[in-house]
Amino acid sequence: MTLAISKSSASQPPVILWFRKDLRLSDNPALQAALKTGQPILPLFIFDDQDHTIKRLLGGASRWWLHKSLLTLQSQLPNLCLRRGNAKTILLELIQKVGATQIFMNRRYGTSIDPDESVLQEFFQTYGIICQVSKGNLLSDPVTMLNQSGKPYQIFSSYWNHCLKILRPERPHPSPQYIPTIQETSDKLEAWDLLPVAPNWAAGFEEFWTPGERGAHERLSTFVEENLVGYQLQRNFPANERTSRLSPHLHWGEISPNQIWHVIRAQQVQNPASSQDSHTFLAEIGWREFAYYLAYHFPHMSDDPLRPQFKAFPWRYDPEGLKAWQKGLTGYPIVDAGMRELWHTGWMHNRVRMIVASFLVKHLLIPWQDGERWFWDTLVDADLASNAMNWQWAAGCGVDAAPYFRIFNPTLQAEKFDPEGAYIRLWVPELKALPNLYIHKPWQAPMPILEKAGIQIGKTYPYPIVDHAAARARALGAYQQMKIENLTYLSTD
DNA sequence: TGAAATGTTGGGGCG
DNA sequence: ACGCCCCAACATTTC
Repeated sequence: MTLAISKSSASQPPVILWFRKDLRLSDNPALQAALKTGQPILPLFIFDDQDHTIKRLLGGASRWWLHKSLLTLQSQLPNLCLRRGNAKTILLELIQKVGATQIFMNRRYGTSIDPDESVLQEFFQTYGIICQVSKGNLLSDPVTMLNQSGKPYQIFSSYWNHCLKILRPERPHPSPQYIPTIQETSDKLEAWDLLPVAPNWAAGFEEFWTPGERGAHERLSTFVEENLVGYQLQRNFPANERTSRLSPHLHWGEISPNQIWHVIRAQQVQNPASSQDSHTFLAEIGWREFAYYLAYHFPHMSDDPLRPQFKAFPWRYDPEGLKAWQKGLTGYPIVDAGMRELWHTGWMHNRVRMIVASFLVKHLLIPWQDGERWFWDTLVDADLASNAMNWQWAAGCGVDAAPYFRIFNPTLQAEKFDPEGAYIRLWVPELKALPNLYIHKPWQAPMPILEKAGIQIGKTYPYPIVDHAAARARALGAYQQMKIENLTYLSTD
């Protein structure tokens, strides 16, 4: 039987299925389209870490995830061909070698690592090769979604309300029963050196993550069964671990937003009590859509502030402050806990991301781009569009962003969202023995209490690197200065 | 998806 | 009993 298939396959030219940010077999429109040809498929993944004209090389944590995810995809598709180098060159070489007639892929909007699809389509057309581009990684189409004056939406709520009104996501495709593939020489995954060595900072990642399609769906089921009811409220408490943690799976397309949409919608019908929670959760999927939408309409979002006034913002150059923030040694327990969770797990709870981001840009006045780059390198869910949008949100220079004068008080935020200090004690164990009253502000603890808890401020745990009130005043001053410079610029222009 | 400063109000202590 | 003041508690404004 298998022999018969391979024989009949051999008589037909193959097509190439190019996996990129869609490392899944279910609900994969490019795969469906490739199957429809009836021709054998060469499944391909290209790792391009040489091309310096592309936007951004993969960060460290992303490389770890990619390695693990490709391993699982390879176990599903043993003929998955791995190649390293320039995408166009490799595709062209393979087309000529195996006599492929078409290339299938899913569109990736926004700032991307691979070359733009339309460029590829034009390029391969000159060789008589059809590039079929399917829509599979977003629910909405950034190109056509415009507001009433024909411009891109700049406010999330109006954008998402419009999406909710017009979106009718199709029922997701199940995994195909059988995929006729052909074998082609493949790199050894290990040869790509995607995993860190000396130091192996990803040593702890495995206990938190199961990259791959199956892991993604298990995560979704667990979330829906255990954490969807009460999500709206509970998601804010980092110690509760009640967020979905789907972000890295979504980033690599191990699960599609379409699949998530349908599971959550079904839940909404089945369990009306969770309706508001479902709505809130889907809005998070909406933020991801919005990020890609903005990245499409504002391609410089990852580098430049969306509000041009912020080009005049007096950021500080402070490598030591940046280092203290990166290492989780700022002296503010909630900030340090978040930064250490990030380092140990490749992920950080969303509420805490907002707090640490606010701290970097407002308390330290360090450019948001520095924070964005650190997240890019250390997050397993590092996503250029989401990362840039959210950092601009935190810095106050994005569209629909928090106004600059909204400055999180890290102590108050911690008291509000980690009242028992459980999150702090997990990630900043040197403060473990402090009573709740001081767990978020150890510098205020009386000496006997510190001694009893075995803490020496300045030795076993740092003094706050900035005083909150002073830092707040300084940030507001910087904002004023920016406004003045913009006025001056305008008047002399 | 703020926090701090400032304003207002009303209950209760107290001379 | 009355007016005065204090200050939570809440509301509004400002950053």
